Amino acid sequence: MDIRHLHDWNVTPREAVAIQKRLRADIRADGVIDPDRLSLVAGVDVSVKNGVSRAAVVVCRLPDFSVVETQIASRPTPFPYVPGLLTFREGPVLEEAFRALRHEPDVFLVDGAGIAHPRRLGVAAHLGLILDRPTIGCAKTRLCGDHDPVPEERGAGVPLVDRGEVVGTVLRTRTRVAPLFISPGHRCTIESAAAIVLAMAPRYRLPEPIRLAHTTAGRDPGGQ
DNA sequence: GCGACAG
DNA sequence: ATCTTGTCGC
Repeated sequence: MDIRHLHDWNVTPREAVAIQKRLRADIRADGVIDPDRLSLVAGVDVSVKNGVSRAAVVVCRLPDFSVVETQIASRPTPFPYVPGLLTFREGPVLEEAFRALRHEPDVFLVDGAGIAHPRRLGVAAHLGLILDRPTIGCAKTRLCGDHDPVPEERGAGVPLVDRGEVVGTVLRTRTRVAPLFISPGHRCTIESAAAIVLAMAPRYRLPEPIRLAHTTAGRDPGGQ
């Protein structure tokens, strides 16, 4: 699918921060999306091994999560891991995989933060601008913000607040299992983001599309 | 200066 | 993220 070239990836950490501050103004968090009306959902993830980053984008058809397309791309890892600048580590290889996409997903679920980021532009939000499609950040641990305890039952969620601003939801997708940190990326509301993730994770902690991308990118089971 | 810190 | 076996609990 068509990808937008918003800036160069070959930048210094300082320039990366400047780019994030400039792009944050373009994020639209007003898209109400009904989980029941989704048709195609993509899972996005990147694995790193021996200096090589491998991106996987898996497109699923609802409501059965059948895989309709898988795109993989590999490149030398271009940037070190710096909290807050994950996009500059995974962006280049992900762009390559996105460009090869034949389907146009209704929403992209990304392994990482959305606007629940120090500058409100986590990898899911940044990718949303590049794709100009709805994206949702699904992080396994907290990057920023605070929250009250989350009830133990599946479906329970509490607001994630950073510097006085609600940036997402700490959501329990499985009873008595560590919650996920959900935040909108682009073109999606905080409420829709949580509802969609819950609907996409009927059995396991992580949403099905992300689990598929996880293994495809090279995890414990499958993947080459 | 000190503590925090997605993947 | 990645390095790694067995083990406790639903």
